[in-house]
Amino acid sequence: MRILQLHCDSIEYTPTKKEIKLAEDIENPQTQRLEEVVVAFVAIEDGDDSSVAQNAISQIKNSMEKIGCKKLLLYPYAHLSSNLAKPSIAMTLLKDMENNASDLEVSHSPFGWTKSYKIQVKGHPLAESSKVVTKDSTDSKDEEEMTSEALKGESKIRSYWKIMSPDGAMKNIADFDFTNNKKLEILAKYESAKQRRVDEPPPHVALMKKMAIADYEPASDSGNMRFFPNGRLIKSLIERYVTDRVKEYGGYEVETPIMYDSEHPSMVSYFNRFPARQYNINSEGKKLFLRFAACFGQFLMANQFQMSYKNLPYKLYELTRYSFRREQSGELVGLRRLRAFTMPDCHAFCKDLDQAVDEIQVRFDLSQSVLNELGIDESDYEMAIRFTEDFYNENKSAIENLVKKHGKPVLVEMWKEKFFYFVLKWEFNFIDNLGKASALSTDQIDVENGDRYGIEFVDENNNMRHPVILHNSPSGAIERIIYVLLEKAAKDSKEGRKPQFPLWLAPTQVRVIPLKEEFYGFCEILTEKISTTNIRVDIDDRNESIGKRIREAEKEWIRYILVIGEKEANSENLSIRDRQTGNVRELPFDDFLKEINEQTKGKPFTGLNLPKYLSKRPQLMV
RNA sequence: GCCAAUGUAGCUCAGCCUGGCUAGAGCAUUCGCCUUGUAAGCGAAAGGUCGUGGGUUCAGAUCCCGCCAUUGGCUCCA
Repeated sequence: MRILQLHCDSIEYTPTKKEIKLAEDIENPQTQRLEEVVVAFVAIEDGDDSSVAQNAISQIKNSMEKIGCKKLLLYPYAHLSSNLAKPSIAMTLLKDMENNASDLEVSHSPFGWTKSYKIQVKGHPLAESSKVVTKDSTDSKDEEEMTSEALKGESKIRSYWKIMSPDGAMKNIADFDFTNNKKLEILAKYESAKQRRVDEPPPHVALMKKMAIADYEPASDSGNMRFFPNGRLIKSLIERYVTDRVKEYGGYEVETPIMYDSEHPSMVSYFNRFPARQYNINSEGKKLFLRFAACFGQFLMANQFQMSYKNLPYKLYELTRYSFRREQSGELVGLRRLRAFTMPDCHAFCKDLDQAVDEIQVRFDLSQSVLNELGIDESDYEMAIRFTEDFYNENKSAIENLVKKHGKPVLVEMWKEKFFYFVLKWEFNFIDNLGKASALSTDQIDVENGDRYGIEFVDENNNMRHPVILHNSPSGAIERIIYVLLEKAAKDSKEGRKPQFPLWLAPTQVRVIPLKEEFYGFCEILTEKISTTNIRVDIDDRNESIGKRIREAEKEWIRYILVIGEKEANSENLSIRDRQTGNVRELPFDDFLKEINEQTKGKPFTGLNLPKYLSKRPQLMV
């Protein structure tokens, strides 16, 4: 017997004509409409008997209980099988099934009729499933539910939402005064009550195009972006910066494959703990999937390490370009939520929970500092922390210390019992202009995967043990950082301030505008000198009015504009138009370079990623 | 994935409701003029499978259906 089971908002069917001689007699073939119903499309196959029918109906009842639906429609549907039973047997078995489900509100659509129908299926993960029930398989496979273990786990888990203040005090969300913590309120409602409201596109989408940073690539899959030269420059600088910081912290950079064999023994158990939301590739009989995180690559590698407790904590790091998650199409938004994204991912293998708890403090500081240097400070994000009740009771002070570092009240989710593989997880959530929350930095304490991946070290007593693993992304996805910078710029703009990038990320830091052609030579020498001190400078040599060239430099958010005419050519000083003030200043050449280098100190540098002369530059966007 | 809105030149958009002339504008591009002092100098030319596939019609950018994409809401975000 084959069953396709759908949890529906509604179904409407109309019997149109008899298809077979044996068809059920119905007096008045009218349109029937049912709401809030589970529809089971059923094909009875050759060899099915009443035990199969009984088994099938008990499975259907089982899953209906899970989704909390009490109404069932049995819908004979021959097209599910090419090995159908005789109509007479089929009708009997269907009747059996209906009788066996009399504790539900059960009905069936007429057998042997051609029917037209209109159906509205619900969107939740358990709404659709298919079953095959045969005589020998008392325990049939419910494919959809197999892959949805994690989702089921999540809906079943009991958790409590609280707010923890920097002094360690916890209050229920309802009792907390959010007057001075509006963004935390948004996050709290967002997470706990799932309440969101927006009705306009996020401003960064227009900006990412206008600033020639990134755009959609129609020839790829949705959520896979193209990055223009300016965008690539910004992204590459952020990537380099995060990597430098993680290495400074003690992470060792590795590189692992982007695709894995889903049937490889080390993959199976991990893989099955997650909903099926990845890109799959079939190649030479292998079922490959594209990685959705760097975890397994690093775990498979660490599995081969000969580690001693003296080596721990040991940290592996990879900047994945890319990680892939095949998010539902309706969930994709600009640079905020993608299907292919660049993720720094640092795992620390710790000898025990105590070491993990110490190490997580260090990584918390790292994450905070990385975001800060990227131009995102504590006022831009809200922290959420989740842990099991047991872990909280045993590690109160460590948890309170994290909250204290954040310096603001924090959203807390406390689980009655562990689910997935971690006992603690914190994250920083950026709240954008439209009240949308997205996670940036995060860290987790993983107590399962050391075992699952067979990662081992030898402890003080010469015993083999599995490490506790921390999963940290100090910045979150790089694309998401760009999204945050653009959203912040949009907010500045809306509130009357000038939007800008941090100077070290600006595609052009200094624009030189020669007044007339006769100053080109002077500008060439000047820019040569400027660029030797690691400053990105270009020359607008187009035949346009001075006003227009200044306007366009302003629209590109270029911080410093140098107009070069008679005066400058014959002077020791430069006339510098500083976008931050809008005023023109006179400054000696060396002081000017020093001012810029001060601001970009300690950050990575790369040269212009476009022709130096604007006349040589194609127009990408307007 | 579900519901809704949107998709017209490289970009931003008008035209669609109420079908009918050669599908328009601004910016960008090219050419010419102008030779510039801190946020848009002037003129001309070129540029279009009207997202895509089907249907209705004498006639479709315009009406109907399917699909794709984007955005919003739902769901989701390991």
